[in-house]
Amino acid sequence: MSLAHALLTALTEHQPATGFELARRFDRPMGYYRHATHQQIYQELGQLERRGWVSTHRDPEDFRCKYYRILPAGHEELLRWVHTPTEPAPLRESLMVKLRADSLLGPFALQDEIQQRIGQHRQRLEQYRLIEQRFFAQTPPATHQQRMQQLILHTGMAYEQHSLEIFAQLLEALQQAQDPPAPSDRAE
Amino acid sequence: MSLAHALLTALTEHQPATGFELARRFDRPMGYYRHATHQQIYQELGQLERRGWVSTHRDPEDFRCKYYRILPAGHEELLRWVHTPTEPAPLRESLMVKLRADSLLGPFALQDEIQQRIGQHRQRLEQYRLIEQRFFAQTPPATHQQRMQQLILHTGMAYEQHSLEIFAQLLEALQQAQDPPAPSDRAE
DNA sequence: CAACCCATGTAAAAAGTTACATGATTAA
DNA sequence: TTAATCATGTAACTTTTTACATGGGTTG
Repeated sequence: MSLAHALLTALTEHQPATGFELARRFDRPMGYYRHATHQQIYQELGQLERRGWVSTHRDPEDFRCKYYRILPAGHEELLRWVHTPTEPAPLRESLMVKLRADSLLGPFALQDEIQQRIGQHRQRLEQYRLIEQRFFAQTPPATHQQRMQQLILHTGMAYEQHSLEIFAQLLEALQQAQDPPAPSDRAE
Repeated sequence: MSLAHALLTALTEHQPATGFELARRFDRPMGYYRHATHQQIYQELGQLERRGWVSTHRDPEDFRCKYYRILPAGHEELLRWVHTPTEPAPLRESLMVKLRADSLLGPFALQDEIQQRIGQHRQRLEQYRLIEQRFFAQTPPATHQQRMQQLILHTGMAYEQHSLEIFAQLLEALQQAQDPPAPSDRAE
């Protein structure tokens, strides 16, 4: 149940927060590493409360809002989890399965889908670059928190950069395989 | 429902197959890109049968075994799926969440867990290298199938190689951040 | 004959997705 | 006053995980 710990982390980052605020954050910056929908988040916040890891209170000015705060037990649980090694999430790359299908039944035109992936990674990389400019261009990181935030950002950027390279290579190889450049002369 | 298509691909690769055989393959070579347990596979094979995508028959010699074969409808469905772009599976990297927690509450000793990841990627890469030696060392790929298989292998190797680099960089940065080399002289 | 691998499954629970519902506030 | 955004939720369904159950065959 790793969403619980991601939520505790998000709450540690900014407290108190409403389910809606958290959902927004899990749609973007936190969601880059751990996605969740608002439905899931409301459910999970309910569980966190039942376990005594967070407390809630309604805003007396705006009864719609319900604010969540971490309790000491939640803090301890987060620390416990951080120090417990977790298994990496198993890969699930449908494109690889499609490549296997291509090897058996193809050739198919998978280039479009690969191009899509390339576009997505390029976009994400661009977003990271903007974030870095906004937060670290003028002032180099001074505190532990800032250094770590920049490290996380750099790691994300490295991931996108590498993904980009992998798909670009794949695309090139596919293109070459499907336009075999005059296979008559194989001496050169 | 992408497990269905992964199963159809696996069956296309080697037919007929029992649930057990498929489970073994989803534990390793196919499982590198799309993991599944035997329980899931038996369930899903049942659904494939109900949908008319595969047929089954019992081995008259060994009544334990139940063999699955693709039907034309299953073949068509696989082709349809391959040509339909699928969304990439959202990332789910608990280590990144832990880094965020570290930025707020740390520093923690996350090096061990990162080392573990490095070890896992190194091992996977080694397995890929062995596979390549066994299948492509002597005879360079000649058919489309063989070229594609090698391409898949190379893509997998690139992924492991890049992951290795990302985690190695992360480890180094963490080590530097936590052994700050005499921060007294900040002019150089 | 005990331990292990082969082989197939069921059941329950947890996690995740999709669809639906509701009502308040704000901006056009 | 209509549409969009804020905000919280429920319900149904699918997918995944975990636990349990069974029985034949093989090997030490």
